[in-house]
Amino acid sequence: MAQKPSIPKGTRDFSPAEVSKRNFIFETIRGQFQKFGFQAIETPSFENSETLMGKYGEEGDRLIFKILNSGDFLKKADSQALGQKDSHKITSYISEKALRYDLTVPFARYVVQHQNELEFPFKRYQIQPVWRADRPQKGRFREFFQCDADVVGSTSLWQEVEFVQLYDAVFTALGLKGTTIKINNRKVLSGFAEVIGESERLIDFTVALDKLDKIGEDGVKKEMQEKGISSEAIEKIQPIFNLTGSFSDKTEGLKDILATSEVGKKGIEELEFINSSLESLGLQTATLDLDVTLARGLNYYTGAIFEVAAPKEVKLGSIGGGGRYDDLTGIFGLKDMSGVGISFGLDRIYLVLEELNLFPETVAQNTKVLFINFGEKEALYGLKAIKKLRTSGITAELYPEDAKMKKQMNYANRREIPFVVLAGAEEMEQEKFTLKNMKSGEQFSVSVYELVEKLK
RNA sequence: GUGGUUGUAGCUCAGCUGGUUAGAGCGCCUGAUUGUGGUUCAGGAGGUCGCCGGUUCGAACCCGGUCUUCCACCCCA
Repeated sequence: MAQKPSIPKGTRDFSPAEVSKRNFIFETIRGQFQKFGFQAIETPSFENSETLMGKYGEEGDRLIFKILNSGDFLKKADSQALGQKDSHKITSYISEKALRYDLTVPFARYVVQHQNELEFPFKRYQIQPVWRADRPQKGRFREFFQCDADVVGSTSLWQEVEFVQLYDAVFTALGLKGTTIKINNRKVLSGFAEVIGESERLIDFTVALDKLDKIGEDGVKKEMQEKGISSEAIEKIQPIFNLTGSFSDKTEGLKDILATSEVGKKGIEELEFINSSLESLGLQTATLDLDVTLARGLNYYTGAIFEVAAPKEVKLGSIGGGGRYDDLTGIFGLKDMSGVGISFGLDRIYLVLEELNLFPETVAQNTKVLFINFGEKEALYGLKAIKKLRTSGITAELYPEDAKMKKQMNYANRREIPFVVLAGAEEMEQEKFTLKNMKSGEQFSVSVYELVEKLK
């Protein structure tokens, strides 16, 4: 071995066992998506840069992987920009495609592009990898899968109610109990900013507020101050730090705080509708919680904002997020098309299930029986039985070489194949097979028919 | 993108203030055992010490760069 090969930072190879577990999550999510009436679409892994750039805020642009143009791309680059080593400027000359950063923006593009073929409200789901040029950490990769479900073409709040139920259904089906579905509303956040007279600094305000659980109340206030929010304003929003109790306790508190804000009141109304509906419908294993500090993905969300936290004992960021965006398709030229959707972070859900030991043992599909190879004639004899087993839906295989028994048995052992068939001259003569249970060590002499029956 | 951290055999890790041929456990291969694995015993293979450069008589160890890992920030699934 000269130089060990490697894979890029933040990417991973998946072993057979890992793939089995990942597929278990995929299939569970897919199953629930379909039950809720979503239909799958797929979009290209890369888009035209202009489709993605500017949709995720400044920070987002930095994290988008750009694809270098083909051919002699430097020839066309602006020589002045090149001379100045202005990376930002040069990028537009040498790269016109980029890897997708999430599934929502490509979906919006898809809706606009195919608007005449779609039936609205259009419910789609999409399970594909996305890429971010982020610095990796635990549960943070540069290539990871998102599982999205979105509805466009309906402003009905029943959609939000459905999505909370969908979250609950998926995590319940995965056996992951005790998740918290945090909900907030952009209108409430706008209301806060309005009430304190800092509407122009809405984003700075909410970004700071979002860090409450991380840096504490004083930290939040300090950051707000640094961003230029006045002390009077900070004083005014003090009550939001004191919101506690049940969902309705919090909405009652919000009513006082946002009494003078029309947007704010609208936001509270929406939250109350969603909560009371869900109280009647009930959730299986998840808990719905109002978290007014939740502000993620603010860039295009206009109504509800969702985020799912794993059970408390697992230290990991969110395992899902989503919200309503009233005008995402507007940037691609289609007005008045409200959308709402949620996303599941497959890779993080994997880490959580692994940490809590929640993967069912049955996820790994393995060969059920290995035929020991004793030579050419015996192999053929074995393969005839294997053919029958496979027709009956049993995974069976023949060891390809007539290697030493020890080696073949060892192979079965290591691959955790539960049964082995020994069929040599003796068995062939009697038209039998020796079936051995690798765990108990028991052996039986059986006919082909009995072999199929026993292994079913 | 900013600051820090990590890298020694397939895996988990030792390796003293720089000093001869770099070690352990597990795993792997061979044999004891030529149609019976997981146990045991005996033997064996396997490392340009992440990479590049520097300091030194001498570098796994010190210095610089680079890549990678993990962590904090930023941001986020």
